[in-house]
Amino acid sequence: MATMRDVAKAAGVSIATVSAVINKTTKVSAELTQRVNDAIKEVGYRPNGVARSLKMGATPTIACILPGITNPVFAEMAQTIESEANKKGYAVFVCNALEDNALQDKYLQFASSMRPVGGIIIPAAGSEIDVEAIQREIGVPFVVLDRAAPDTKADSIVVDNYDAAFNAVNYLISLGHKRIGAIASFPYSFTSRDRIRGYRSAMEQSGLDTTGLVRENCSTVERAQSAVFELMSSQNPPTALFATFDHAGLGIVKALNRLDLRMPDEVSVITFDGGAWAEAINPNVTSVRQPATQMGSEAVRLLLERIDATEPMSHRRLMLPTEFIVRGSCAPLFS
Amino acid sequence: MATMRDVAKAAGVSIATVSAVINKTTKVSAELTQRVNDAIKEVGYRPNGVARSLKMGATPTIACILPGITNPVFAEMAQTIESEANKKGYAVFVCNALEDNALQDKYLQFASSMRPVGGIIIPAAGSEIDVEAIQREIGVPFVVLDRAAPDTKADSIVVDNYDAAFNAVNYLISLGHKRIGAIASFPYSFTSRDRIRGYRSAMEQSGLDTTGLVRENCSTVERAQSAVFELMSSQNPPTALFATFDHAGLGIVKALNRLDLRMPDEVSVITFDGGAWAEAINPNVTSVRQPATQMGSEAVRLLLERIDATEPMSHRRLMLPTEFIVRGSCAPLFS
DNA sequence: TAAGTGTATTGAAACGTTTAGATTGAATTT
DNA sequence: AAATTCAATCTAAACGTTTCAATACACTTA
Repeated sequence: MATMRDVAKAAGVSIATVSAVINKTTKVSAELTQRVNDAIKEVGYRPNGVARSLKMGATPTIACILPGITNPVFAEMAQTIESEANKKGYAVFVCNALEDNALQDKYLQFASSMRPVGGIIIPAAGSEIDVEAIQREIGVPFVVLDRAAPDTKADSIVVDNYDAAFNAVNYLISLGHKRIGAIASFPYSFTSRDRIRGYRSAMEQSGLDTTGLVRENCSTVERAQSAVFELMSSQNPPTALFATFDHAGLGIVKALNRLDLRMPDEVSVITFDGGAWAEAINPNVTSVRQPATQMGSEAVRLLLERIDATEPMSHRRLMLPTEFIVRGSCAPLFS
Repeated sequence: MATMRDVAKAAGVSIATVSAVINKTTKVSAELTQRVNDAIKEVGYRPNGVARSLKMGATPTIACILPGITNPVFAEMAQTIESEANKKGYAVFVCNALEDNALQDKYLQFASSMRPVGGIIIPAAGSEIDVEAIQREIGVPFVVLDRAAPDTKADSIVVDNYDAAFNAVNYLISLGHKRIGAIASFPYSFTSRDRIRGYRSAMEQSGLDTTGLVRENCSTVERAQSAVFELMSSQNPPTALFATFDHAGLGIVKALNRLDLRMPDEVSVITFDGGAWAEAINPNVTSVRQPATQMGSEAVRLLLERIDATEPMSHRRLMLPTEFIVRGSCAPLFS
């Protein structure tokens, strides 16, 4: 593959002049510029970003490590991070850790070895999240997005999951529901944990029992679905269901369909997220909407601010508001 | 940041020995191995992949350039590519070109400059797809996925879009429908083009008129939705709708909901793809399912085969079968 | 004991850039 | 005409690895 050396030879100039023409760093006469540009075409030169990065000590890239892109919230975040970073002249390296901590570590190492300017990470929920370990691995500024412990020792962006869940469940309670089931994903993820905490607080505060009503580890639509089958076939089935994330909501809807239970008449439903499907089905599903786009763009903003900062700055935590969208999937309980 | 030189100094050995310990390329005595490993910890050494890539002439990475990840089919492909490549020891660099050709070119250049071993690209549909230009930019073996011209001068993986659409529309015709609307996205994408061609063939073959019934450029749910509003409020509205991709199907469903038109009684619907929502709504939507996972893994396979090939091999084209899943969204037309 | 064999370790030259500082030579000043 | 200035160009030294070829050293073997 052609190098600057080849271009220089073909143009009859020095390697430094070629570099100057390509990067427009110093003035080069019109004639040499012409000759260099011709030579570039002639030899089919394509810059070697690897060499450039080595010399410069960094790659103009942001590493983005996330646990999956089938969750529409993560997909939206990734998409936003991508386009925001681009506006600022950075490429984005998306690594999909598939909720697997080992894979996440591998990616962390690999990403870090490519010397990006910074990272944005939505931690995998396979085990306890260790921000210090991440810091050690990645070695550059980074932002923890969405799944961040309250005392995260890094910039972080979250929503108030506890509060959002608390309010959503209270809404169901205010409609008269007493048996409310909850479908959640990984107990190690801070988001899931907080949402379940919010659910429990709301229930306990109203003196309602939750035994047997919480199903964790329902990380796929199928698992959520079978959890609903179990829940609804118990001797005292819930009259309302609360999904702590998108796939759980989808699982609930599909399960109720299969069980021929009508929503909201027979079962009321609230879901976190609620991607496209929540607005497609009839009735639309009442949801807790997360500001995924805003979270993504704020992540980029915080990261770049820190990278550009001349003096040390303390860790910042942004807690963005969720939106509770009442649609048609909840009905008052007469009993 | 600590380098091998620092490690070598701390361990009292040469740089070559450090490299040997790290890469296990040659035998190093137990004692030195120990000293080197201690030194690595001591100085906090993290390998510089950039330097390594420069020396090795390539980065153990596959560049994956696609037009978006909100389309569930693309998301699934990306996810599969990621995990398959990983199994083979490659990282994946996902670049989201957002259906923008200029951005795609930028990514192509950037990706290529990072010297990946190969690329997998789902071309943006913003304008005519030029595989030769892609080849020139990227300079390494690559596979064109999904949106590939019949005579693509590269390995390519597609489904028979024409045939799938033809059959789907014929199914509607066989149910007695005569006014069938089609909602499509970018006219420049080969997939959309072929699906519309299939639709037109089926219609023409049965002597049915298509004037005013085809809506292209409905690339978002919203646009698809308003196309349906227009279509259904025309003086002679269709009795069936055919969506050539996921978002169009979603737009149709939402629009019909809003218009209070019942599916399938008042309007029959078939959609390509049909992500989660198609199985969530009642009735489930009859769909043309693409083998996205298989397409992703085959893409990786073809790419790696070509990379590992010792002698030149001609371009291969895989055409994978689609699946026509009859669900409840189509009804016979009595009139 | 001298020569030969084999293994563990090292020195140094790349890989393809960027860039500080040196060099050149023409234009301007004295 | 010599000295000065200035812009355009070039030389060469990094950046942090990998790896070939060279070295050193301890064993065998004749």
